[in-house]
Amino acid sequence: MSEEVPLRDQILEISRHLLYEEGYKSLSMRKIAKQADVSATSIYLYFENKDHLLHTLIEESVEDLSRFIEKRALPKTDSIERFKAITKSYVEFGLQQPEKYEIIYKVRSDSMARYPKEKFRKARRAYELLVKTIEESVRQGLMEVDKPVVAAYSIWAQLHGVVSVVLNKRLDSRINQEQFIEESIEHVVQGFLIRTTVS
Amino acid sequence: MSEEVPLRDQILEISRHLLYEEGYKSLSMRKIAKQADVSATSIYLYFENKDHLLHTLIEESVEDLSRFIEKRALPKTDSIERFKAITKSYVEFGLQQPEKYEIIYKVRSDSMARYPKEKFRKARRAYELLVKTIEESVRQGLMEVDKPVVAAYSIWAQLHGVVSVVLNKRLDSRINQEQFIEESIEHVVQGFLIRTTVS
DNA sequence: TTACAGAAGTTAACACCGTTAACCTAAGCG
DNA sequence: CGCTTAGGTTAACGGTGTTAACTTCTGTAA
Repeated sequence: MSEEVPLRDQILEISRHLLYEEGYKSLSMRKIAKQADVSATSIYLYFENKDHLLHTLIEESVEDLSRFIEKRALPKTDSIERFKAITKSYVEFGLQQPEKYEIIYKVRSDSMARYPKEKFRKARRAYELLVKTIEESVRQGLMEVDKPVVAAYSIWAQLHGVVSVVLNKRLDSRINQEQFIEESIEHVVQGFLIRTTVS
Repeated sequence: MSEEVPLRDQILEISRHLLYEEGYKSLSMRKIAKQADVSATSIYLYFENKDHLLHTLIEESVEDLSRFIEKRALPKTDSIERFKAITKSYVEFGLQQPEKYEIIYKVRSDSMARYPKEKFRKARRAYELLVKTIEESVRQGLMEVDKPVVAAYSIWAQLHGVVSVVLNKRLDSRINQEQFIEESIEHVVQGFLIRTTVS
């Protein structure tokens, strides 16, 4: 009859929340434990150490992001349509689930050094989907890109820029937010489609 | 006759180096102090606290980046030429001075929350120069961009992506590095110049 | 010459941190 | 009934940022 949320999941949720609310630096095992009403050492029953806990958090977020994008993009058969769906859903995810989205970029740097490459690659399904979509578009003569792997990286960076501006509320107050988002995505997309120079 | 490098500057240099070499997490006041052959508390004679020390480090890096870009871009009178010079020198700086460049992005997130906005804005001269250059190009009918502030942000993000790939040696081994850099910059630039769609 | 002020450093201590080792306790099972 | 195991606990380690109180040197004014 009880709720029975496993402690492991509680820890993850509390950590994610604390991370979003108070930042990485003030996140401590003891603080997490206190919120879960448990001793600090109990966390070590489920996670090797603090880094591993953070990695799990990242992994979860990346997994969710991938699933989110796949759900919207995979059904599209037209490669350009799929390309657009990927970019659009990436931004949507960031705006709808900032707690999860920010973890992907916030924690990084430091704990990331020891983040096992294998897992990283495995989790980046969305990125790989983007690469494949670009490759397909190139084959169909709809895009001109000589290194899809690199182009995908660049697109990711651009989209992250868009999401960041909005999440950090750095948007000029005169700019309409939704319009900004739509136009930004459109610009990212258009930047990669086949066109000719005027002169 | 002695060298007489002020302790304050020594601390900054040691910190920058440790940060680059061992990452943010393992950077401690005591470790810095030991390398400077001084007690840990001496650092507090020159910096309010650890955050402030990091802010100073960031500020220095951003200042250097700005100067680097200005030196190469300001002489150009043609707005498109200036635009190209900005993008090119941004990437150059990142590759030539990775210790300084990485600090700008590495530390961020956490200490950044309390980073005074004023200083931040003041230091981003390079960013502002880019915005002005875009605005000028738009006035001259050479670019089609409706929010230069946003476009500049996007360009920054793209360039950062390029630098990151190279610095982290994530570049596919079959790709020629210099060619990659040149083409990437070119793509960023072209993405903002006036063109028409083929169909 | 002496008295004093300020600069540049020190030591000792506090509260907090991640992590380990050793211990406890209840549940399930042969 | 006894044993194992899962899921916790407490106590302790060495390390951390930071503070308060102190020393020690250097220049200057009386």
